[in-house]
Amino acid sequence: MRPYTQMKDTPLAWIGDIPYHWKLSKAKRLFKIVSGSTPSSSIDNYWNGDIDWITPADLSQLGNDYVEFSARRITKSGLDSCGAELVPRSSIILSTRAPIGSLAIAMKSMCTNQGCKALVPEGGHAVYAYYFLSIATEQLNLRGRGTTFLELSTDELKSFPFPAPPFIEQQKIAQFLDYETAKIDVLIDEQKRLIGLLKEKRQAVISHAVSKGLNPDAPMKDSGVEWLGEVPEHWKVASLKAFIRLVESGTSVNAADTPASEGELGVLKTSAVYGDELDVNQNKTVVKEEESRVSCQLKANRLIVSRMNTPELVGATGFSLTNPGNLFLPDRLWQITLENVEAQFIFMFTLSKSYRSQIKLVCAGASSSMQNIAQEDFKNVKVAVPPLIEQKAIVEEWHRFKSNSNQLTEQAEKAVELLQERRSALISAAVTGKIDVRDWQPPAGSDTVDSNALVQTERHYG
DNA sequence: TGGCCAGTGCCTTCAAACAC
DNA sequence: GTGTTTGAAGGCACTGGCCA
Repeated sequence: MRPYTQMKDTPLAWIGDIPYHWKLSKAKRLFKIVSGSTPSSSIDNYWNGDIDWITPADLSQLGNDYVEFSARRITKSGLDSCGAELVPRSSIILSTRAPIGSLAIAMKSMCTNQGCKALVPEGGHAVYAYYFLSIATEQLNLRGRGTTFLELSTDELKSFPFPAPPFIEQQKIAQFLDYETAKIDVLIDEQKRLIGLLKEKRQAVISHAVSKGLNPDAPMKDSGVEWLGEVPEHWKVASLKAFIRLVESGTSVNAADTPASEGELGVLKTSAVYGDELDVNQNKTVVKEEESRVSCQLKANRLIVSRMNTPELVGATGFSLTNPGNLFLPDRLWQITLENVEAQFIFMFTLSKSYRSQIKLVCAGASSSMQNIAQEDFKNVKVAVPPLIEQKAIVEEWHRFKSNSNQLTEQAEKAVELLQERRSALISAAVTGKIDVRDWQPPAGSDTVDSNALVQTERHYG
């Protein structure tokens, strides 16, 4: 897009120059600012009514630019009791507290709690303002106050600067950005879907490889274990204990919550085993006085298992390929030395669905959020194993697949990052007048955009 | 090894303090 | 008196220190 021919200075570096015919206005000149409130939680008939009551959590959970429903609703008497105000459709709902900056356009009349404020259009174009605020999150946060958490006061929001083109131009910018960002959003969604599919594929490939092997024509037999299903006829079903030579565990020591540098000792955090690779950067530096207490050094070619965590994470594993030399285990992680088996085949098995199903059955604990596995139960987990040569082939195939998968995932993540940067840059350029879109027309055959914000939101809703 | 419990981070809720 | 701001209190989901 071409630039405007005549520009003028603004005192705000983050907005920069604006077109000569634009004004640098304030939010209160374009919108009525409405604060929210909360009815008393102890009075039942204030709740479960038919009025949507938006909180910052509702906004941050949205996957789109529009809000229609809240997690909790209030009644008319609840609304009256706390003095909250209903705002009309097309108002912008902005979270102004913990966190500042999540926003969406209201799809219908609704109210908010005190963590949000609504901007009701009074001369400003809702969709244009939505795009402007979406690139102004950093500036909104800079104006927040408070020590426990930041809050943007009503006065700060009222005086928040707004580049204000003529209304018809705000409408054109909104129309242009709707069209262009929709195209970018499609590309971002495709890349995110690809990342999700790659993750699913990794899980499926592992589960298949450790239960069916590489030969699709191999004759199968019933494993006799519900969670393993059918396995190749020549595979053996055994308990993990058949392959465990040694289980070691570390010691709980005082440590600073920063990774150990060269010359320092570190203890692994339980979060080191959350991915499908051991993340040795997830460690804490052992304080000098405690260095003599560390007891179990991380060695190469060992299976690392979390013996205690939430139900989803208990039994999570990692595999140490190298010996970093200065890292030790805490009391929550086991270091398992395997024998008579390709160790990485067993690691692959612990990433499969059948392993997780078995762990789910044996984990226990007084607290539902903190579950343990007993060593004996872990050792009794059933696994199907092919001959050693086939184990090695499966592991090699897995490494080849993982390398390709990692490469594709990295490319897709990079693409998402670049597309998001491009989206922000385009919005920023359009709402601060760096590109002139007045003559832009939607390509023939594309959706036409109606001229007022209310109809615009309905178009999106449809 | 298993469990208790304090700490942490991120939030929501709510009422006292404050400003107008 | 009313509306706004502030921060304490608490919920939730972990995380980790410590001890029987």
